[in-house]
Amino acid sequence: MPDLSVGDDAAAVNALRSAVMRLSRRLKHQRVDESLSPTEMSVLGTLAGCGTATPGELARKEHVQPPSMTRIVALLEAKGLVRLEPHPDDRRQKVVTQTERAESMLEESRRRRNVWLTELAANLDEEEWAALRAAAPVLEKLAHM
Amino acid sequence: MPDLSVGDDAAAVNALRSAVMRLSRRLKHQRVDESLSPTEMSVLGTLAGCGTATPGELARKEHVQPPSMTRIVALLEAKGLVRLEPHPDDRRQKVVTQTERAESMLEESRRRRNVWLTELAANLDEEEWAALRAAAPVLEKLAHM
DNA sequence: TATTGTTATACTCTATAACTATA
DNA sequence: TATAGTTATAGAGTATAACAATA
Repeated sequence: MPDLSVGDDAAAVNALRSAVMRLSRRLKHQRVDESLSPTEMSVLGTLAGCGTATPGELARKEHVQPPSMTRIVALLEAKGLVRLEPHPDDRRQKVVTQTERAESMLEESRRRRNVWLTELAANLDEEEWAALRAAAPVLEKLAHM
Repeated sequence: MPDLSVGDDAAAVNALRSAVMRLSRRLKHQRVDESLSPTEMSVLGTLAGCGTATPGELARKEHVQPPSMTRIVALLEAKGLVRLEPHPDDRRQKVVTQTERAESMLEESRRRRNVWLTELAANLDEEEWAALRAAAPVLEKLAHM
């Protein structure tokens, strides 16, 4: 448990928040796939991890309201990246599944990300990279708390 | 220099991007000051760091287009948090300065952030905190690259 | 009565294009 | 002619409220 009385932690959170907001704005523009918004991309990433999910589950995971997820899923379906099927047990719910097209798109996108990655690599040293790798899961955890 | 041939780095960037986007959405909601958007907050933070700046400088630092910064600065001025003065050398430019009110607001906000901080502290161990502290400046650097 | 998902609508933030004024 | 900032306008993404279907 960290020392709460220290102002340094508050300063660190402050810096972190500012950096995350600025970087998210940056990422929004540097998106590798022109046709997909960051959240759509994130939903596909989540689906790739957990296989299938209901719209409600996705909304909770992405910290988005249900109506927003309805729209996002509809857009992904229109692009042929997910399939919507009836839920086996509960007829209110639906099951969202990744299509094969989404998989190949994710792979292509991963390939293209390496270009951006190469540019970054020129400006970060190994220690900085290590810091990012170590922080990624913690940021993920924060996002879910 | 990191090893570019390793797919692990691509996976790390992937995870990082996803986490940053999700967390930014989270922060947008958990904002400590209801009346201030994340970017407005970030501008005040920047001003607190560099003293004064022109709208153009702020736009570049925040990765926002000039018209957007015009609006943001106008909102901050309406809230009495910044002052707009003519540039001493160039009559096209303006100088944005923090007001005393902004300073006390930032202090109050810092105080309130500690509440959120305390909640976080209960769920992160010291190692995780260290990871975040180490990553914050790197994220900041990425945002500026 | 509670829950899942949808529809309709409005809001916030940002961008682009066109304009004004200084340099 | 180029630059700093502004105005006007449009678009993307998300939220809230009200609703339908099912549990």
